[in-house]
Amino acid sequence: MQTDPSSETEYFDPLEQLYGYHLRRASAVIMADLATELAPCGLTPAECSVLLVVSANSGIRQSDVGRRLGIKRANMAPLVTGLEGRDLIARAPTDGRSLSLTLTAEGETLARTVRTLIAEHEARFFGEFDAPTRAMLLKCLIKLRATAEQIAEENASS
Amino acid sequence: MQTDPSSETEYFDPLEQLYGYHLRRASAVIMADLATELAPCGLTPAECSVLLVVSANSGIRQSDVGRRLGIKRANMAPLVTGLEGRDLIARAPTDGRSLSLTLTAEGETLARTVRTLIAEHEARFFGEFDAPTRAMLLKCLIKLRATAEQIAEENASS
DNA sequence: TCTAAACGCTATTGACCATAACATTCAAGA
DNA sequence: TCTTGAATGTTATGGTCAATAGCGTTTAGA
Repeated sequence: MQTDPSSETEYFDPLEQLYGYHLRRASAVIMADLATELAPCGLTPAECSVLLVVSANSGIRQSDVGRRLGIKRANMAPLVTGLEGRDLIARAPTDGRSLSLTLTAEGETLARTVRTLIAEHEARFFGEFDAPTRAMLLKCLIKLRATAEQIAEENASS
Repeated sequence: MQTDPSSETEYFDPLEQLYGYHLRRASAVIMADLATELAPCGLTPAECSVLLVVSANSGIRQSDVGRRLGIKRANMAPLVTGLEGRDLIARAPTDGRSLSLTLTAEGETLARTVRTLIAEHEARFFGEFDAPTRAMLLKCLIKLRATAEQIAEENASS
């Protein structure tokens, strides 16, 4: 993030035609906005995503949350520990090796706050597009992720 | 990045309807692919972007590169130092306070390699979309960044 | 039963962004 | 001319997030 104070000289931007670059920049700046919106709640975007998934699926296993969000086990552990330390989430062993996650009352309250906060955030950025545009955008993003994950899988197997 | 081995139970995903979340995931996974593509060159995506901008605008000032790429001065310094240390870039004072950046011969060679590499990367992900879809996608991403930067500016002034 | 997989955890690393503070240099107005 | 403010580069530091390696435990299947 950085204001763009009319640079003196005109330069050619070789990245202007790269879709991936624009995707990266757009994502970065929108995530930055979300992060500042979430800061008063004491949540990072990653923590927030865990909170919402657990709120919608009480009792879900920690490993399943990680799979859903694309967060590896090794990174889920300290993340959930942090939420537990703030009494937002409760861990209960189900399996002997799996942990079942549930929100505390405080966590559920925060989840409600966060949901309206995110709804506003989304409206602010994507509300200006009409429905067909939004639909096409969503379709593109989902397809991009699918092909990327497919490629990553191929690379992993090789 | 993480393979998605058919999670046992069906869970509801509250993030499925969030455009910002899909944007984030798509960006992350595509950037990860780019990073692995760039790794053999010994470049990170950020370093690569600097290399390309300097290649296309020989003699551009370091601060202008940062503005163009949305990289702050404080983060440009070690980045360019690293490229200079690998003899890819050369710094020359122009102003007494400004630095003029130029690619070395080696840097220019690497830039050529990187350009074809990125062209393949882009084709792999965005080549499947037809032209109108690509155009709309690009337009959306640019608009998203514009509104986000406008909002960030408002927040900064308050 | 034995072996492989899954799960959770720790430690560590790397990439990237952000802020604060500092010194230098330039520019512009009093 | 002098002074003030802005611009530039730099260092130090911390935060977020992803990734890998490795460990011990537990479960399930051959």
